[in-house]
Amino acid sequence: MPDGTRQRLIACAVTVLAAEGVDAVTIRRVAREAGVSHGAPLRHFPNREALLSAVAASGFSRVTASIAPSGDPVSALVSACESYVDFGRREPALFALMARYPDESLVARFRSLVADVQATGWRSAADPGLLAASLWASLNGLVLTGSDALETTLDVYLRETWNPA
Amino acid sequence: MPDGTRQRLIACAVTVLAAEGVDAVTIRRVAREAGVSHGAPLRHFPNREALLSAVAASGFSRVTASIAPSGDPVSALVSACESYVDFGRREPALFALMARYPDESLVARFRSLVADVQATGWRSAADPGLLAASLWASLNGLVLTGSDALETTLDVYLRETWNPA
DNA sequence: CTTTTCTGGTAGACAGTGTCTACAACGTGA
DNA sequence: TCACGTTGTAGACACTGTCTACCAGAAAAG
Repeated sequence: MPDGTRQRLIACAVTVLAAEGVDAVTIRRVAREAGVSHGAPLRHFPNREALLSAVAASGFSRVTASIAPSGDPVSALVSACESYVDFGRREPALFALMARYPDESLVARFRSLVADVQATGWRSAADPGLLAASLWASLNGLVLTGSDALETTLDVYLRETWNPA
Repeated sequence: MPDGTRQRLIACAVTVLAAEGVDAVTIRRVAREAGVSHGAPLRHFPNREALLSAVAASGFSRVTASIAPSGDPVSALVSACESYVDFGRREPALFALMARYPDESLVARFRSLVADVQATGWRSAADPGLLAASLWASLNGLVLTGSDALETTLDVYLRETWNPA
């Protein structure tokens, strides 16, 4: 770890974000939390947006690590969806921030999972990119709209959309 | 209209929101735009949140007015979805703000549209509330994730989910 | 070993913000 | 006439993002 302060700033930002929401994640607040002067964070992030973006990126790496491989393509896709939504349920503020700074590689991962399902002879022959975009949007919408019965609603969505009738 | 200033403040806020994003919608900026002193808006809104909430409410009333009745339940639902998504495509910043201050009556409207479709002998017998929640989340997600092929993706979603295979 | 340069930290300043308070103008009902 | 509630203003305070000048120490060049 060649740069401990930067990591510490991100960690403090994540803590503040989870506890008090994104509006509380200010440069000066994070600096105070990390025990450095109010100008120190600007040595590591050119502005507040960059700090928030780094926080979002740290969230994406956690999510990416949490989606486990699975043999059957359909159950792999379903399990990835559940992991993603479950992460959002546990860290709603971080999730909302991540939605503002999308991670293209995670989207690509879902796209390939969708393609795998289609390759097994799926009922729909729609463009896999569009199908994946629709899935991605639905997953994000489920978490962002803060449904109270999140898991059940996800279940309904997956059953209605991704299982043969 | 017994309170012209309040309406004018909201209108200015909507303009600034569309032009420069939600971060530019500050109390003082809106006051300047409306030609009143920096403290005047606080006579009409107890704080910035209340101002933003009023802006969101004005957006919801526009959306509600824009969804037209239609004879056939399925086409009524599809057309409502298209109106909602189209509004979001044209006013993304306002749409994102509205997502932060949900309007329960519009959700109820969609719920009733879904129930109407189910009443005509729909393939799915899932709980209409959950089905509507899933639809609502997907529509919001489609706009909020800023898909570049928004209309096409909506089309794919509607075809895959709301039409018999 | 000396000197220069780069990195990462500090402190101060400035404009802009939300929100509070004191104050003033003004229409309305007693 | 007068008291009062409504709506506006102006000033203040704490806080923010960001810029600048400064400074210490490591590293690199001589």
